[in-house]
Amino acid sequence: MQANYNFTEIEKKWQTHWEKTQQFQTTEEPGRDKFYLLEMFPYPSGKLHMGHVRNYSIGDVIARHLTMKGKNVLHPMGWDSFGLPAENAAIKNGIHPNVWTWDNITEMREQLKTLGFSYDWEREVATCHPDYYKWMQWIFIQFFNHGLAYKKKNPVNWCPSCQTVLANEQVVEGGCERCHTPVGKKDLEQWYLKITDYAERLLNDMDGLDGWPTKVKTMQRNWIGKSIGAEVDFPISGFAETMRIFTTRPDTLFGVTYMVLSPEHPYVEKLVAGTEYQNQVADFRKKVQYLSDIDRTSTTLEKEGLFIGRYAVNPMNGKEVPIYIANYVLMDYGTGAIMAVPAHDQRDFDFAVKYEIPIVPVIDPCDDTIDLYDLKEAFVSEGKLINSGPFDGLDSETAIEQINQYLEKENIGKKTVNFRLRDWLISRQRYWGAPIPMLHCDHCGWVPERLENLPVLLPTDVEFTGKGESPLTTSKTFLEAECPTCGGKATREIDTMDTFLDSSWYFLRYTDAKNEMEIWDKDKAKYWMPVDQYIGGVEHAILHLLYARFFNKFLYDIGYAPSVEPFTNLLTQGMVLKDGTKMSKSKGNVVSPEEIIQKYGADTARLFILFAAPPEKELEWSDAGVEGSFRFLNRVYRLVFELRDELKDAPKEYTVATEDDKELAYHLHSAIKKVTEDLGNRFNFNTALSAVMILVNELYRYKTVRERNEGLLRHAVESLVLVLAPFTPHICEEMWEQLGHAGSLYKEPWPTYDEKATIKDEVEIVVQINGKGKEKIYVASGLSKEAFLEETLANPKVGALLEGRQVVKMIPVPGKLLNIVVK
RNA sequence: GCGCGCGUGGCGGAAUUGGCAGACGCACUAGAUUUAGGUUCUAGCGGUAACCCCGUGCAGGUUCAAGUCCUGUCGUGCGCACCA
Repeated sequence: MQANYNFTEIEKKWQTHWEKTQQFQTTEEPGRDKFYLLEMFPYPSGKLHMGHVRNYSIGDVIARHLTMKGKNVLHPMGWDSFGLPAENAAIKNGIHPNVWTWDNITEMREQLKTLGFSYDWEREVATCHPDYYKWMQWIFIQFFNHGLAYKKKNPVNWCPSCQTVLANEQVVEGGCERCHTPVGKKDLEQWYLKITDYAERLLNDMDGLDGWPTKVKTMQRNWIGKSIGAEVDFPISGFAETMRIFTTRPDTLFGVTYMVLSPEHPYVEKLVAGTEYQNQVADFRKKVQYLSDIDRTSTTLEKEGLFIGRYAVNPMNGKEVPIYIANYVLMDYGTGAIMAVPAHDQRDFDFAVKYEIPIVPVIDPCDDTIDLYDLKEAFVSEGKLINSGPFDGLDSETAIEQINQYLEKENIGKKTVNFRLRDWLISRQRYWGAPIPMLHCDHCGWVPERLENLPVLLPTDVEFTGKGESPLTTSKTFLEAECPTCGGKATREIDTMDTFLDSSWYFLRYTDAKNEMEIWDKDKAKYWMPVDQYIGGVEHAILHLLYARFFNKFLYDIGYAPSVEPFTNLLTQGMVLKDGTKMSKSKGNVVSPEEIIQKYGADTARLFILFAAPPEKELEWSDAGVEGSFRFLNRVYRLVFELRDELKDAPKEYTVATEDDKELAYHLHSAIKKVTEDLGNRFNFNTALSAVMILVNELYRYKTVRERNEGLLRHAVESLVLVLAPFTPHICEEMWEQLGHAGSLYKEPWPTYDEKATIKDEVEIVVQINGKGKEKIYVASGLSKEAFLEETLANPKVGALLEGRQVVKMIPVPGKLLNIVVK
């Protein structure tokens, strides 16, 4: 051991040791408590950033702590390695995506290793490896065989910059999730996964996810967007088909004064064909089509519409009402058509005022301040029904029930549940993804590739232009194939899968990552699943976490996933900021992990990140704070260096004798207790570390006292090294060795504490007068309420306080305070 | 507009159950060590000259006691948003 803390040497030494001894490789041990700890695997961009370091440092503390506590910990790592950046690099630099990606993986793996994370590298997966995407394709075929994958022509979100379609979830504020380019619409035939079949379960099963942040659950609930209402059919005068609408307010049916079709609604063309309205309607539709999604859905956009010369019949009262098309009705929600009740819906109200359509109130608010026949705005709450024939006088809730029954009895509608969630569009017109393992045959239609032919390999003879169709069309070898069903000529699907599919099941593959015969051994999956703790950025609250839950449920249904939900506990870590904003190249405020590791070592980097803020909060990077963490590690190192020779031979048994001993024992056991609780019950690493720092300060005090108790001191220093080990593993291994132990400290059990030692004989008590602290006194701890009151009153300081005052009440809180209420 | 968070010293943050507000760290100040700087060590560090007193965004309320609970309000961050 050198006198100076040589972190470079120490970290290299122990990383090599862990690798050589296969310290963190795990296998199933039935009967032993398992813990599956998972951090979101990274996209291999080539460079690790601070967000990664934070994510994985948090995970590593938990993994190492639980390992020391005797759990069988699964802690894997891998690569979400399909995706657009690789392809863009290929277009720009002429490097094949495969080469680019694997180079990056190699580089990032090395970086992760310099941070000393306790991964079982034997389980590493890369989604771009054929051994992985073979099973991705297998899952797709399972979806197809169960009727949950289908191809459909539909207007889809198109990112002109990425030259590909996007799922609804990947459109953020009308722009592409990745490049923020405004997204347009294109009519394309694409593959979809029927996630909507799982909407109800995805929603309901969240009730059991107590270990998830409310925020994430709320976001998913809103995204799924369940609304209960009714579908009602309105006959159209002079037209064979009826107009089906969805409403959440069947109680307002009698207040309908007009109807609206979405401009894209398939009926529109037929309804105006050959009429004087035909041209106007065509113009209007064109105008709406050119609007981007951002404008179309903006609340500030003026409502515009057009009467199309047709009338619908209200099935409740037989009244005819005009049919409009309008920009505020969207084709892809509900039925793409609405009934308009201007008196009780603000949007309809605005529209009715603009186009001078009658406003008929049917819900009485029972409020004198509202004049129902001269409304200034729509009354949108519930109330009592009026102008509603046989339903007059009912409150909204009862009316909804009775009207729904009436609708069903008369066969004009029924109670319906509607979801905001759309089916998941998974086709991508790009190269660097898993090929969709489907073939089209003129005789058999769309058929899946035979399982024994998987994987459908990505062809390598492909040109990258970044334009037009999927690059797979440029392959001479890929397109033509044999139909798996009839043996005739068939053509392969040229689109690849959205990379979010790859990351929707990797956590299951880790349980048996190298299996070539099946997707995973069910017994192995059963041993490890579900993931006990999942850690990652909140930006995945909807996309990844919803998709992964969907995949897991499907795989559960077909007997492959052992649990209904994949992730029991979820921790969403906060962002790493510098100067108050997210680190980014364009702002020039990026702090590179490599630099910090080189200057201070991985242990310092980890310590700073864990100490500066609680994990779920944002973390402001501070160079001075890093210095402080480095200083602390030096301080601990010096302490051990100075004491090691005498402590090596110190007795293992000891008795706490002097007041100084008691003080050290108190701090020792308090620190162990605090760290144990903060790591076990809640992940507050910052407060755990502050407890460790207090212990170090105490040890510096204790080593200067006249009568040192070597046995106690040894126990204290060794415990210090052990409780600090999950946070800063390398320096702790080194110190452990220097204290005379052979091998890794991760074979040591987690230190235990003596509750009695954490309680002082005498405790400080605050004496309050009317709730204000006046005196501090010491009394024995552990007293009953009565004895406590007696003791405190016997104290002369309290006596002095009572002098000349009229006591109304005494409130004793044993061990804490005495509040005396006086007049 | 709707939903969910968050507002505590110069800064990051602590106070887990309603019970001493400001743990721990950073920055700062003074002193010791050092030829000097750095390192290290010691002490101080919410406001106020000061004891009293005042202090957890603001205004109320409940309570013997409120950073913590309730009502309102302002600010801020995130999510969703013409969802019928």
